[in-house]
Amino acid sequence: MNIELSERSRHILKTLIESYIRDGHPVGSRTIARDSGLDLSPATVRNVMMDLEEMGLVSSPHTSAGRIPTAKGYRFFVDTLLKLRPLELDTDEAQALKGMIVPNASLQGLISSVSTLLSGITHMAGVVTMPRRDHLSFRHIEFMPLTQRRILAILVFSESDVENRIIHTDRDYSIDQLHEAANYINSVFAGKNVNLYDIHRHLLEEMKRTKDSLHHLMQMVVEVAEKLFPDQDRSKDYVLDGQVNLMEFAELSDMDRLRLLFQAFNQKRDILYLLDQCVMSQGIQIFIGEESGYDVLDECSVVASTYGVEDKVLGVLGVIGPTRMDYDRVITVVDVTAKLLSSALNNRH
Amino acid sequence: MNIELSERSRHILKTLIESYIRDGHPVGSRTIARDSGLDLSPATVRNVMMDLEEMGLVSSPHTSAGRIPTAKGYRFFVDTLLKLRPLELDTDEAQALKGMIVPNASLQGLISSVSTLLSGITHMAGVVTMPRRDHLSFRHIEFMPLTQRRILAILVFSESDVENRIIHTDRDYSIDQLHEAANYINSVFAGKNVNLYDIHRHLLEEMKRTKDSLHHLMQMVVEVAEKLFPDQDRSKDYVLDGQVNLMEFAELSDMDRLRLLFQAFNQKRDILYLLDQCVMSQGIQIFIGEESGYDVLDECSVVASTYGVEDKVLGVLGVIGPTRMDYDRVITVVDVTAKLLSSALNNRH
DNA sequence: CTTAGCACTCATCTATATTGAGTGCTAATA
DNA sequence: TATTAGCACTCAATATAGATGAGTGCTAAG
Repeated sequence: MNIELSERSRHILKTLIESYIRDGHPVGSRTIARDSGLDLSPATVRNVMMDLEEMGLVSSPHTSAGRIPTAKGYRFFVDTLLKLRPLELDTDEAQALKGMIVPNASLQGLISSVSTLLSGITHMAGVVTMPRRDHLSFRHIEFMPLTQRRILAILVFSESDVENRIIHTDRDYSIDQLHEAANYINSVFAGKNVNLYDIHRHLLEEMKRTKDSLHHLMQMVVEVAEKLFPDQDRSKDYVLDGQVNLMEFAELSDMDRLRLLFQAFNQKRDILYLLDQCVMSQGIQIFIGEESGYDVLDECSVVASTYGVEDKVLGVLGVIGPTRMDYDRVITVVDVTAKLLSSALNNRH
Repeated sequence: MNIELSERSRHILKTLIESYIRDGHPVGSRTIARDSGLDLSPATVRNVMMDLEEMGLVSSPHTSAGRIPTAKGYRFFVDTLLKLRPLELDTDEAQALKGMIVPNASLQGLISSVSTLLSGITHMAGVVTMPRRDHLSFRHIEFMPLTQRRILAILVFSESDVENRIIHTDRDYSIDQLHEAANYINSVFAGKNVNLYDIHRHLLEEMKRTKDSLHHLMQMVVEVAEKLFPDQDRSKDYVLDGQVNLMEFAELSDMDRLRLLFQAFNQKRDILYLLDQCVMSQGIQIFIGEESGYDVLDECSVVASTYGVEDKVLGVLGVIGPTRMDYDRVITVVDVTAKLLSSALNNRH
């Protein structure tokens, strides 16, 4: 849907939205006439605002309040009125952000520090999805018997991630057997920049080729790998921080709505699905109000971006706040943070 | 402070508190006269209630409302009016609880499932502290070099807990050296039912004895252990679930208070300190309203109990909710859950 | 010691008036 | 023709007052 607007109308809409984002009150014609710098009378502004309302860009909560932007209005604002300064990673603010990311931690630690960072700096909720496990590059594996038929598998990835998985096997393995299996996997795949999915596929092919089952070792490796790889994917998860911040916003002060939102955060399903959509498309993604398609997010906007290593997208990070947010600033912060996280991951790759 | 009360007064107080817990409205004399089963007139009940108010056990929100219990009132109720049926682990409910604890998971999974269980069943917030690391019994250690001077240490404990720690060393170690060190530690301590603290102490003594530094291996082991043990103790942490539930309570519906409470949950410090107090004393601990000493918990009560293995207390678990909670039920649930978690841990010990 | 009776208090509810910010429309103006 | 001043109108927010009713404290009688 394309919207034709005169230069003046666009300026008035911009003034209105900026004013509303700043103060949170519905904006009246007098205010705009004063602040726009256009030297127009309130009456003229009113006429323009009627047009804007007809187009669905603004609306009034009741007859004698000012106008507030609709989701569509914000969308238009973000798409065409916001001139984003080209991203600079060497500004003071970007450097400050960089300083706040703990560099040497585990992947877990890194992810959650970034989430805290996002929420802290925007005073809204920050969210970072766990990296897609099947895209991390494999580095080392180790098996350790726990009890009968319970084996602890320790997976190390290049991105300084370590994961423990407990698997249940159908028969017993000795320590030596497990060692042998680990050695085999390590020697073939370690440092080759392959991911778990690659390994899994590779092992299956290998087994097909040597299916005379002569190769005892291979058989065991495949058996264990079958248990190990497809299961319990923690990557369908995210780290959220700063829920409390959302309680400070007047527009979300309806306790019932807020409760539903928090419940959605806990259940994770819908939010994950939304964030997953971002993985597809590179760059910043913005969902304003109802655009997200989830009722609980009706009063919220989500600004998200992907992060990753080299060309691979590993996950999504973003900010969730009220539709009335400072998009300009939030977009910049999310963008910079995504770049910083990516480079932090790259450095240790 | 000892409180002397006639049988009748106590009965009236009990009726009042039970009615208030049930309905949430201030309780008037007529209601009590009707419900107590004592065949008294409202006027008489009023007289008694005045006494109770004088003693600080109840109070009225305003002149012409009924009475509500004070923290002191609840305390008296819990201490002397509540006859807790002796705990039975084989009731239907207890068995149902038992079924909801995922038996075969990691310690992490176990802890968080118990926390979810507590919150789900009480419709309040459930909390479980991480076990004290220095009380878990050591089972196995493994080192893995990550980069120069960064070593991944994998600690396995008997309670099916696995922990990864990344440590930074002052000089380089080869894979073989690390293997040797791990082998040494494992051969000396594994399966001996010792905890990290024991090991640390033991190693230091050992080093003193062989301080001629002849023993090259020992020196390295101690060096690494120094980095490994005292640090980054995740046990100063807890898992909380069901914060949202607290939003449903009318008495906590003041958004600002609630926000402060949630902030306290996030910062963890105060809550941890409170829970730590429980570690000292065996059995159920109850903090009612202001008793906790933390402002944010003024409107809340905490019912907690310790859990552990054999005679060792490993941590605390409990429920946080509004002062107006069904203590009878909550106490039972917490008690049973603590026993169940303990026995789940014992079984895999 | 218990209770009936009564005056009193006070939150809650309803109805009503007041205010003021902001609008839409119209007619005059540049 | 586009702009603007003027005006009647709308409606949320606020204040005011009266009515209601649940519940109390006190007193005097049983």
